[in-house]
Amino acid sequence: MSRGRLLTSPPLSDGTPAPRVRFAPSPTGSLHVGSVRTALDNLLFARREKGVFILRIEDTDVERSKAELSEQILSSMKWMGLDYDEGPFYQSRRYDLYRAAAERLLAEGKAYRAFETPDEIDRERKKAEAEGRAYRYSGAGRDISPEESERRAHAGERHVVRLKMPAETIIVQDLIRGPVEFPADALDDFVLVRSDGHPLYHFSVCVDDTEMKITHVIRGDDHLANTPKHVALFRALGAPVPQFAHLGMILGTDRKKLSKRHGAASVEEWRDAGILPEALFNYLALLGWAPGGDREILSREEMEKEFSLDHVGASPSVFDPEKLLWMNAQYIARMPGEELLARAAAAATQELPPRGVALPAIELHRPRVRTTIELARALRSYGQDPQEYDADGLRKQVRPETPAQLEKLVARYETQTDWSAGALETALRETAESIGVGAGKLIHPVRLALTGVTVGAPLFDVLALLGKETSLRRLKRFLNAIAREVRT
RNA sequence: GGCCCAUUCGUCUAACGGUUAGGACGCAGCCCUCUCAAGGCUGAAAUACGGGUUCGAUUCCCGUAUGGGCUACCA
Repeated sequence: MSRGRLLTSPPLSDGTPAPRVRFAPSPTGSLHVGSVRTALDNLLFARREKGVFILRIEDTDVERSKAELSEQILSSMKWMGLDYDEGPFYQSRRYDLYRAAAERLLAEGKAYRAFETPDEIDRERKKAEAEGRAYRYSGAGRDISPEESERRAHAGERHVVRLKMPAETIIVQDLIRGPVEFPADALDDFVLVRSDGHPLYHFSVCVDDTEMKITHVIRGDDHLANTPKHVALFRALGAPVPQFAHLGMILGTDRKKLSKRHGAASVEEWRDAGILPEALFNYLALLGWAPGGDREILSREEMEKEFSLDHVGASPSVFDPEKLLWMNAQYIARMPGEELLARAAAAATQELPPRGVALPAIELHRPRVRTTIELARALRSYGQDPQEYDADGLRKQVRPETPAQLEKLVARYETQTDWSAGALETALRETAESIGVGAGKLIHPVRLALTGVTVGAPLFDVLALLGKETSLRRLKRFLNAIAREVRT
């Protein structure tokens, strides 16, 4: 997957350097669909612009990061086809970089040590809250002389490192939202390095983005308010400020950030629900981005060719499982039979019938299912006689005269040599006519007998596919069952 | 509370000053039909509100409302 580790990209033919973008999830468990959309927009942007897509795992939060959680993210990305060109890079293995950057900032006077304890800070914050004003760090650390600061640090006094925020309005140029202004007094001298030496998110992000020569930061809207901090940090680092693009959030139907409460919110869950990765990719790509021309179903190639941040909207969007299901059905309708069989087999919990049966059965059921789970279930019914019959179906389709009529049909089918759908239909219709009833009076009970339910694929195709022996066996079992029913 | 962002059918979105405000999901009806789907056709359904600017605002500006985000020694 990784195409090597070169950290500079070749220039485009017009001489401008190729864009470098990254997806930077924190390994907090399963991959959220909101994260996938961010990853996918980065990927599409990179492909469209002939750039480089980098994966970086943000695991600096030791309490919350575990190795297996990173593995899960990697496997979900692979399943989704989110192929990265460089990485994965783990922030937990890049501490030297952050340490060096912090020391440089300190030496250059762009950052300073602050010796307040968490308790002190907490008290300040509570006090500010009680007085109804916004808390801001006092800035006391700024007044400690460099010599004094060094001395206390070497003496082992616990401290954090804070950035000296410039006293100026910071304007973030957002590719999606335009210029966004943040007044200086809204920004604090925030913490770069914790007292235990761990770099904090904002710091490691900017150091890494600088070191990886990231040109475009495409991420969720929830980071917009953090961006002025990042701009200030890039400047302090003496690094070029990347371009920013903040995507609208993905929400649940209650317009709150999509989460577990709304049902499936991770790729694993949708995979387990029988959703194809191609369909999920397509659906998510269209959340926020609209290609021209009223198109909905787009191939990966089309998306990679046409994706543009110019056509990405700024507003949040509600995740609609119904439309995802529709889109999945569209992909099921178009996928080659062999391929679809493999997907259904992967989704199935029990063994599917042999491909000689499964392949034609797929063609019968593909327009009738929305997920590979449903498809697998439909296929299974060809290898296993119905264990029970739909109660409503029995009530509606089985009348006192039904057994006798079915006996006649069975007798006719016993002698049937041509077991093709056409011949079976002719035989059934002739039988119905000879009894003097409509064909439906036979068709519906027969479907119930063969499949256990009253809805499904065209009956004569099912009969033909099941074969003479199985069909007759199921019909006779059904006759026995309804005979028992009548007695009790 | 402060700062920031967003606001077109129920939902996803198109229309980047002039359209009968378009498409898709979902919903309803009709057609097709052995059922259920799929498919085809038709229909109901939106510019949050109030002010400006303009010959003309969905579109630009300002308020209000609503929703969301940020405001940690989390990411």
